[in-house]
Amino acid sequence: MTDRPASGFLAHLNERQREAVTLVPGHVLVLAGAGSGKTRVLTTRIAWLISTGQVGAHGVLAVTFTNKAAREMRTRLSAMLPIEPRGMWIGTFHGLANRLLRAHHRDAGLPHGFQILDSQDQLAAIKRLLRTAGVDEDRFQPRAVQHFINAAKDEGRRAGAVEAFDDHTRRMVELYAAYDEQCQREGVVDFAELLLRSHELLERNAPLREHYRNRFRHILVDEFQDTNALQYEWLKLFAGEHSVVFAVGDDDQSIYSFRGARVANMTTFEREFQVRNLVRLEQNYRSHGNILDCANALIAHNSARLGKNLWTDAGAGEPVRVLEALSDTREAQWLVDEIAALVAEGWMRSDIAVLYRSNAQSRVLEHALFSAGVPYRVYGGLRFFERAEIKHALAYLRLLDNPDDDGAFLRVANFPARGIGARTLEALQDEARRRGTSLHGSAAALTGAGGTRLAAFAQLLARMRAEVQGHDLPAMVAHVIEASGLIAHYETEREGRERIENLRELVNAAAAIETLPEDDAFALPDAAPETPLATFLAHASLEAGDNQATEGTDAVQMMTVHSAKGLEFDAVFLTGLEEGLFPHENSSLEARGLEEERRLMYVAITRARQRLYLSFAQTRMLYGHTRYNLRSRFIDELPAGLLKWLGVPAPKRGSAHGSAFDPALSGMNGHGHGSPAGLRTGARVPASAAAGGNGSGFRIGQNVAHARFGPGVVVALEGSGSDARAQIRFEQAGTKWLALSVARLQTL
DNA sequence: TCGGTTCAGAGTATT
DNA sequence: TCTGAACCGA
Repeated sequence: MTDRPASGFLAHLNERQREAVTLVPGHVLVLAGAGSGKTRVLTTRIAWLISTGQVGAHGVLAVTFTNKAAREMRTRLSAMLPIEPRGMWIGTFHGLANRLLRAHHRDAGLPHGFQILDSQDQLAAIKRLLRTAGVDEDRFQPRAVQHFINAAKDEGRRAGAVEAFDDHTRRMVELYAAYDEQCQREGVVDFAELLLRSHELLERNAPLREHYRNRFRHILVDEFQDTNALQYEWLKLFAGEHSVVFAVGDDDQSIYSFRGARVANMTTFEREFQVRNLVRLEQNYRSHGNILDCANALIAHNSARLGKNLWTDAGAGEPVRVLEALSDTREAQWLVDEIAALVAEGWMRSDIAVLYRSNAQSRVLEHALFSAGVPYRVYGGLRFFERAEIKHALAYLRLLDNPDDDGAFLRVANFPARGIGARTLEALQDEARRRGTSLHGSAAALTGAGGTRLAAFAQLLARMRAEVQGHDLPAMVAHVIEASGLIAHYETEREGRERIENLRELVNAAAAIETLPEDDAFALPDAAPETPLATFLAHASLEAGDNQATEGTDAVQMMTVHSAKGLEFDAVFLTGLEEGLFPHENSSLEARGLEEERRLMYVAITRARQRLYLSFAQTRMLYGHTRYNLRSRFIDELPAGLLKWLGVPAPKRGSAHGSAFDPALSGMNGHGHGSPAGLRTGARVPASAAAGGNGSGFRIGQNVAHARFGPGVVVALEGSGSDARAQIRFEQAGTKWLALSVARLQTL
């Protein structure tokens, strides 16, 4: 390329990466393996396009899934280019949809200051709907209704477009419609609505669509394998005749089908956009060779892949270490010891990750780390903007902007307590329904003591609104947390100190909000810029904030495999590698469930830079029962030569679990179990259980026959005595849990 | 309005 | 087994 600055950053790329970055013209699909420099390619592509004059910063649309990814893209971009990336359309699907809807709220049928419901708010809104509609919450559980609505929206369907062939679904559809009406009445939108509404906006409004199609000449999408049906359609609306779409993804890292992601979008994109340019990024800059070879060998067991093989020139490195523990507590103890040894060798705790399939597994690990005084940090859990006190403060702020927000009204009408009880609020809701107004709109209409208190609350809101006039955003927030009585309330609470600190922190968060530079979207007719308060409230909904515990200390990182995606660590402990846990037993009920579990395992393995540990336990306490699990089939899918078994002799184990598709189940029992003494730690099971049974005369891996289900093999055991149950994989009838005291099983 | 009891549910999660 | 939410009585 002729441009000097451009060749500057191209020099840092390998050949494939450079090819991807500079491909022009035409749409591009980049198959970016784990650790192959995907973000670098995306950002360099943008920088290259701009610096070579092929597009203005203004003509770029770059979409990610998480705020973190969007931020990273911005940061890297501003390091490469002398431009201000804040004004660029780089953001999450939801963030950009929000921006579009703010700019064209009237065309989209939304009020000027429409507010965004996060999942919590949405669930509360649904509960409220079910109650006012007198719906039986046992037959229509709020969570199920929420899921139904979101799934439909993610498919791009309004209530009218959802097919219902049974009464239950028909009722769901009615609730969906009623929910949308309620949201519309209250001027609020949920996450899925942001996308659906902006999709409808562009679909119906041809001039607007053309405007954006002309504007965005280059559309770049990160994590393409995670897009759902609606997001894909959304992108298609933006992609005009002159737009070039640059999609980056990895089908092998698709682990979110349970929330609507469609890997198939990658091949659909290839077909519909007639993609001629498919680039594979296979050189990995993260992990040592043995780790990559394990990952490659594992994922090769999946079918229907686009195909990819990671390689590195970093050398083979160490073997992958494998530990078989007698129990989950033993596994945890080993983990503590091993981490101590690593730290003694000079490894940073913060470069060590402990991964598990499901959150429930973290407890026993945490307990061990805590007892040993090892600093650790657990990812997940409540995030800043999800905290109750913050939600309360935000509810007051929302009411300043839009008093008709009934969700916010109900949240704080009696918080702090001001004598507005449930009965008063019910009466108010009835009155509001009769008069067809919001709760706030009918507050003055109620008589009696409740009415007086409601009027006082309405006055409080009015006073706060008047008092914050002319103040900047942080001052507004500071005023509201005091005037609402929140601070005073928490001062009287024993555990209120931290909450008060959080409320004060909210003022800082408000101060840190950047108002976007004026965008030309707002120069369009009918476009209105956001107020700082609206911007802040949207930010609070769209970005839940940090969910990690205190930073700064050198702590071991603990998280689920899902949350580890996109991260990397020097050493990774992958724990609980047992059948039923990982792959999770529920996954066997899903179409392609096992393959998704395998991809998850692939993601987990590829997090490790230098050292990878795999561990599993023979017995594990789960939901109050001791379970006996087979080791995960995924361990057996790794090349034996790359594994180094710790502590116990090398395994001599047949295909004891095989798979439903593998009829070659022999009578071989599982791996050799250790001595019964090992069970003393955790078990209230008879000692005989240690031999691999649970005192019931059955062993894992044993071949059995059932009168109705036919022949099968024992895959797991739990409980003892009359409680004893066995999970059996039948050759014909699938996998079932059977109570051994009931089921007449024949041993073979 | 609090505090105790009861009951269901316990997979992965971003916005 | 353990947790969180919902519910009831003082």
